Amino acid sequence: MSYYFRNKTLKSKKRERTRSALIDSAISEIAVNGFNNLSIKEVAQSAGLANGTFYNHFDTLDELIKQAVAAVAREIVEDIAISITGINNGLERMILSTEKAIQKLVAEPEWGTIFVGAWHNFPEHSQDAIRFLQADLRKAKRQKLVPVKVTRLLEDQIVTVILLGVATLIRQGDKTKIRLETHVAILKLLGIDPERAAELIQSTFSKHG
Amino acid sequence: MSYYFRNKTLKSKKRERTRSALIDSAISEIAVNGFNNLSIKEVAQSAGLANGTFYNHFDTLDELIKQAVAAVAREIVEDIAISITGINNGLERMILSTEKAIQKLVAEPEWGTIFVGAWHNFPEHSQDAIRFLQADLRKAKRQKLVPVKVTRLLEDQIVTVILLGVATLIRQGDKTKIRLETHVAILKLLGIDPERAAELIQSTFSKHG
Amino acid sequence: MSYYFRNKTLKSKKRERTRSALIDSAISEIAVNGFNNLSIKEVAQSAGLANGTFYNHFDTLDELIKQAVAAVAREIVEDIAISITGINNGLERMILSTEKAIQKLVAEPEWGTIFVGAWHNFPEHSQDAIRFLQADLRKAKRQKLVPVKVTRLLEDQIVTVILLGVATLIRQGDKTKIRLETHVAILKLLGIDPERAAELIQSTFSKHG
Amino acid sequence: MSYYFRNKTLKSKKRERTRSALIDSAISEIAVNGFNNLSIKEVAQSAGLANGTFYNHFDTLDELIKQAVAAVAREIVEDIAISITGINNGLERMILSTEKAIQKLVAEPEWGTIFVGAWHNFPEHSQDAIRFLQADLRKAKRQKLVPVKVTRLLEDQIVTVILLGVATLIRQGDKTKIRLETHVAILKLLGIDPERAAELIQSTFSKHG
DNA sequence: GATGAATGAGTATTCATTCAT
DNA sequence: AATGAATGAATACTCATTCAT
Repeated sequence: MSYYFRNKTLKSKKRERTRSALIDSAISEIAVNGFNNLSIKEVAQSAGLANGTFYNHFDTLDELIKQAVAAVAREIVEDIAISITGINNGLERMILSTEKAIQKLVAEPEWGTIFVGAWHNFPEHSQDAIRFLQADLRKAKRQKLVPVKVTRLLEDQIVTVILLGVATLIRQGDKTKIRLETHVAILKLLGIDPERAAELIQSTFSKHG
Repeated sequence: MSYYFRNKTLKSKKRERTRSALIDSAISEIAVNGFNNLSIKEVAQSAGLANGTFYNHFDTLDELIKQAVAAVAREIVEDIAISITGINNGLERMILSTEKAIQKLVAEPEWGTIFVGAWHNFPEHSQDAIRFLQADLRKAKRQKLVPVKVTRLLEDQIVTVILLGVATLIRQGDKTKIRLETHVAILKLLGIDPERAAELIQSTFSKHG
Repeated sequence: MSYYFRNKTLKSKKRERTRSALIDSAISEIAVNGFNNLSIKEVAQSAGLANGTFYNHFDTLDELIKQAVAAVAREIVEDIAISITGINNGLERMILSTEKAIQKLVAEPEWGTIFVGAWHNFPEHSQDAIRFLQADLRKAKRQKLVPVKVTRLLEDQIVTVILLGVATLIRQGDKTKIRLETHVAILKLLGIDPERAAELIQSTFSKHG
Repeated sequence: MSYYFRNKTLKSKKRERTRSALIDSAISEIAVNGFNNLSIKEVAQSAGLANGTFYNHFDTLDELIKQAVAAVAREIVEDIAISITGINNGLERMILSTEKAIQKLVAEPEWGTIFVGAWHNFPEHSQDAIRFLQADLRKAKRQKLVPVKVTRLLEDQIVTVILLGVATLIRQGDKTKIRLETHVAILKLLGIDPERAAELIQSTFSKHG
């Protein structure tokens, strides 16, 4: 069970700490039992709280789930923003952000699980999380690095490929091969030749870390 | 509400007809309310049966769902088999089967919805449905039509791209553009150049469509 | 605890018998604890049923209460109708119906309690029960037996005086004095002289009692 | 929402002011939602206080209700006492007190609603309020102005008739006709001829305002 | 086989009450 | 005194499951 948000608010007021405990707990429970076998009592208890306490902070489970997903997304986006600061090449930005997101979601598998699930079960909650992808794609397009037309469907194809990679990495353990295959798949979808894609990924990683 | 399986068993014994009614009903209810807001009473009632009757045919809801998904898969696979009989080219077979599957799932959106959902919620129920894809992919590989290595992850990437296409077509209405974009994406994932991919799809459809 | 409705439906189908048990039980529980300290579990248990059974018959407690009040009213009105058949004098009819109603409500004090309570807590549920009073009042008026104008407020005054009588008789035990005082009060409200009222009541009871 | 008691204690100590705020708030909430859909948190919040504050002043909701009813009764009784000072005729005193009480309860409908409700739901809380009626009735009896015997039941009949009048006036708006009809009903119950009653009421009002 | 009434465990929700601040 | 977060018992409601007809 991850104590990420609890630790982040150790110095805050009690109200905020309890709220974080509920979010941590929701993430863990969802990761274990899925979105639909979740109960308020369970979430509260696994956070070390009475069931009634839940209602001091959220009105419904969906509200909590939504805020949990949003909190995770915010953390990841923040991290990504830092990792691509100063890089100008759109494709490199996209490769590095994707890599960062995958790393985060696999390193905290509970985050990965909830994030993948949210995409399929509550698409409306996770739209925010793809904005950074869209931005870098447009930049790459303007820089003439993307030979194909970028449609909404293509963006969604890329996201599902990323999430499939995350799910696979969580299930099978972190394997470089799968990470690379995911990056290559994204570039293939963008119309880049597989071999060129592999080189691009290598060079990006050796340049930026 | 689709009466597909009910109609298919009109001449069968009562037991079989009741079973079909429950499967049709489950598919409809799932398409409307999702996999998780489903109740036995609801399924039975919408099939025109008493709740107790359910237990004469299935032990649990999951059992019914599994069999419903399997029944849908069986129908589609049957249809696909017919549509590619006599075709030898592995890629053409794959394009045509994919097209056939998409057509079916979009024409009966309830089937599409349940199928897409099953893939994410009950992965174990839908593995059967990708065997035909694997067979044709191997054939195409042997025929040297696929430049990249075919891994399990690649197969899954293709499936998610297909299901994303189906979901999009159901949501936005059937649009040729989205169907084509899905076929192109699959071929891109197989390492085929986008322009070459578009030609291949065109020629396949004009030959066999 | 009264088994009135249960006994009345001993020969009916199970569904009907269970419904009657819930109504009997509701009446008893309300008589003991009032309208507001009533719980579904309590009603069901005191009827010898599981809480879930309640929902096979009623949607809400209010629905059950309403139907219980209506059932009681129906029984009483039926009884009253029999007891005044063939009597033509409006005032005599009114005196006898009132007497009958009081007798019933006091003989089954649970009915009395729920009826008095319903008048104050759910006025909309008990309007039916005063129609017979209105009819006889109008008849008496046409027969020139009522010197004052009959308004809606006057009717309500009469009802509250009757219900006060019932409540008092239940609390203090059945006493002829209180019954007479109630009848006299009604006639006084109708503008009849107290002494004349007492005679009228006596003669009515000796004629038809 | 009435600020009656809050305003009355503006100059008092904080403890007293908070207490008044809770009483005002209870009266308003009861008038709106009835006696039974009342919660401590609701009362406290509508008084602009935290729920915990309630317990610094009252032990239970019933305690607060009782004191609220008593406070209202006290105000009214005080007013009545002033309005009949110096009048000797028992019947006139009774008519004027009744009139005063009705005026007050209708002018502050929240008071009227709570008062009528208290009579039926908490009879023990409102007994104080009828002492003034009893006193004047005895005086009138001694003065040979009341032809009938005055029993406890008769007193209760008078009270219910008054409260019915108040409830009707609140519901339908203040109408002279209903006020008069209520006074006449009381005098009829006391054995006074309806026409004589009407005159008596007129003369009392013209004499004493 | 089909029916549908009854069951009771499980879950959401409310709310009086406590208590640390 | 006042605050308001936390508590947990009480209650409403749902629903898979059983079983007599």
